[in-house]
Amino acid sequence: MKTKDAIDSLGALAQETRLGIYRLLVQRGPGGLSAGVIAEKLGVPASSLSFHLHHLMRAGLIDQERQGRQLFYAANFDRMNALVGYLTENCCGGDAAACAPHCEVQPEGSRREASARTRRG
Amino acid sequence: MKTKDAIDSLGALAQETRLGIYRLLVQRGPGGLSAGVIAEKLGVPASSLSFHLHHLMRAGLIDQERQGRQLFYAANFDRMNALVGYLTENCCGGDAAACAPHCEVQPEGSRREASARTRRG
DNA sequence: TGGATATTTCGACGTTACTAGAAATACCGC
DNA sequence: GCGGTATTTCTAGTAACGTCGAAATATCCA
Repeated sequence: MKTKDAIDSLGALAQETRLGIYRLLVQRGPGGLSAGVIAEKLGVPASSLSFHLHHLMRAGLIDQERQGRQLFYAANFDRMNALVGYLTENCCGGDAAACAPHCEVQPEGSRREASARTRRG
Repeated sequence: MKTKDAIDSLGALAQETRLGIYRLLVQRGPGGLSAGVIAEKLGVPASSLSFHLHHLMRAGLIDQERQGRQLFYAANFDRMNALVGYLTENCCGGDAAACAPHCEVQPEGSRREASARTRRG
């Protein structure tokens, strides 16, 4: 992920309504939710919601799919994956463990379980 | 980390200059850099830089320390840690592995510092 | 084709963010 | 205290963002 993409994704999530939308869609999983249901669940006017959905989509964080006269939106996990990857790689001194103590990174290939040695000073 | 804190941190990083500052400070490590050096390295006017440093500090992403007549700024790794934790927990379906396949999550309950089971209905 | 439903686009408004020069503040050495 | 250096705060202008009603578009069903 390029820096510009990271900024787009970060900016898209850095807003209460949009983060709420995204979290809702993550909870929901791959099936997604229609715009109407999202609007109802979050109590956001349709036009405002549309604005934010567009923003999230432009950032690549959610995908759109039409089903009849409804538009379903679903979280794009790959994109979030890439964002978290960018942050751990570029904003944690190149050492993912520094910012992700709940897991351990292996050079490549071998994947072992973490054993509580991931502690920053 | 609370949602509001996450939004503050995300917003702080969602800006080219600020992300540049933060990355620079991460590279530099705990020693940090003075405002003057940051300004020079990034080619940002002092007043603009101060604006962004303040923003990053308010978000808790960097810390300030005076040394003589210079102010040193250093990345707060704990905060980035918490942010990445928030994202993996709240934006990856509660399953960190879903968005961080490059690492492995501990099987069960060995680590439960933040709100590890944010599963609201 | 026409009416109903779901959603977006348009338009206008107020709010917040970014930029950067100028002035003010904090600190040091003398 | 005074000059010099490092940085912030003030200020003002411009741009971007967020909100939401009204109008437009897309789809379904009869």
